[in-house]
Amino acid sequence: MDNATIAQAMNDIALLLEIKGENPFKIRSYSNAGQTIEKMSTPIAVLVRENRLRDIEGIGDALEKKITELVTTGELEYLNELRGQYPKTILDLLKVDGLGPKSVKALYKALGIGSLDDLRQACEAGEVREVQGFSAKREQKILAALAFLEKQGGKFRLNTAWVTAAALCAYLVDNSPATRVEVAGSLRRFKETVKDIDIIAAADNTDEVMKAFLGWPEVARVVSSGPTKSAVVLKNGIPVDVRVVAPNQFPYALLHFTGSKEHNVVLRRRAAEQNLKLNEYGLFREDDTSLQCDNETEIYQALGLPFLPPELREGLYETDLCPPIQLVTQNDLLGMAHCHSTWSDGKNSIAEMADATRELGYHYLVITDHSQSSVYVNGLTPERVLEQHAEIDALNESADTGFRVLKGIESDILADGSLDYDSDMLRQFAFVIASVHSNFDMTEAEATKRIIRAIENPFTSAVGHLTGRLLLTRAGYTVNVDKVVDAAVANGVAFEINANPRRLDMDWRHLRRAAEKGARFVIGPDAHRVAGLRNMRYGIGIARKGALAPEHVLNCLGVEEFLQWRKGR
DNA sequence: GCCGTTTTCGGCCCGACTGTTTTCAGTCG
Repeated sequence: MDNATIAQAMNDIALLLEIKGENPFKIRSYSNAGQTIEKMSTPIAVLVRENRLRDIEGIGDALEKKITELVTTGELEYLNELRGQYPKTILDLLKVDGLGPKSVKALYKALGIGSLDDLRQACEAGEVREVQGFSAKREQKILAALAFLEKQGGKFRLNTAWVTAAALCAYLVDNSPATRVEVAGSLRRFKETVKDIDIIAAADNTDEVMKAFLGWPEVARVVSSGPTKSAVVLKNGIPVDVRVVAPNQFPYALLHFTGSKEHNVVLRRRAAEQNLKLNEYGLFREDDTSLQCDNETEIYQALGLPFLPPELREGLYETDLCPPIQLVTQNDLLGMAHCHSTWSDGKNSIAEMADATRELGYHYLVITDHSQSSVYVNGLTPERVLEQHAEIDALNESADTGFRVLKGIESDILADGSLDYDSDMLRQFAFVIASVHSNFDMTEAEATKRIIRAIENPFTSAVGHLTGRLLLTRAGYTVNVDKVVDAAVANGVAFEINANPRRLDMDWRHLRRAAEKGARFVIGPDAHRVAGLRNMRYGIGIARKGALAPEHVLNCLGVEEFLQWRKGR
């Protein structure tokens, strides 16, 4: 039994106990255990075998017994019993924004609502408003939240899909005669969410590749299977298509299945203008003889076009970017921005974050813990800021490698648009990321005004996660992006591209236009632990998708220029 | 349910907003 399954069981127990109305601290114990196990690299099954479960912080007597039972028997009586008390789908209701465990319980008791469908029908019938604690207004809010959920339904975050796709590619390389295996589709284009994974493989013996794919242990259900194309749904719910082609067809298949549809239309039209025909098998002359290209670049060349990186193939830039810009790459990034430490709600010390950042090849780290208003995440009081600065000074003095830790802060933007410290305090930071973390319920005009006021604060360096969205979960507030960008350009304030795969905010769709207006960006992993530093790859992907070059991205600057840029404020 | 420990039980990140149960529970971050 893998860690994900065990973690899921712990998390389900926590949620069911919440609906039951159990002791909140007991609930937290289960939920903490779930989160810990989810992130562990050591298989829990091994720890069970070696009798070492208790070594894990947060696992005591009771959890040790339950996890052992789950791992050894494959079942957990306690969980089964909890599940038996409610409909199978009741936990889905907790995904509805604004519905917590108490509301779910009330709706279940009063109306027997146990699924999203039940909930929608009851709202539409006007039954929900009659339940104690609900109202017509709240009913409308629930319907809106349901609509949002439905729209996002069946989609997966970029990181989930990438990790899964990488595992599958590695498996096929190791266990089939495929000579090339690559990710295609919207995942290759770095869309922030995807509905499936597309994989293209090249092999002379396609049957063997298909056999290997269908035999992958992560496959839950085969939807369709044939000699060149098979579709499955994985145990984690993600649908996967694999296509296998002859090696000489590979670049065409990769291009075709990377898409987007709009991009392919542009390419095929271009081919037609030259009396050529482009499809997933090749580029053909009128007499059906084919032009052989060995890679995508050669196909673009044959069409008289510059190579367009996959991230840009959305039907937006096909004619605009000529000559093509040099997109930002991982190698261009010198600074790690927007990181938390144990001073607020991070899990690693500043020194640990710094070591990890340096090992990843960066030259400096901007520590931006939470500000004082964010009490729930241990935000820094002015006194603690000074203590933290002393620690950073000491770290920088003891470091002999030239690596630097910079004193930043993620300051809350308060409801009126002011920042969370006075000027004397703000002056002491090398970088101030101003973010909204409260009062999300704003009209567009209010949100825009609030953020512009923060931008006009002379100590603001960048606006953090512009819309506050959580992908697949929460839409975030609406902002007039044009007005905010204009204000930021006028005041020399940058925008964060939050690289946390749950956010990827600001949205890539706005980046190019903002850059053309003169906006600058900082890619921030929003890391709360060392592992979170790896989020940078998603932020870089999004920056590329927004057609940004290194000159648009502040943390491509060396440390002195980075500091200088801020002083120019 | 876990932890630390004064080895038996109290503490466990806190505050703001929302809507309406008009005094606070529920939700969110």
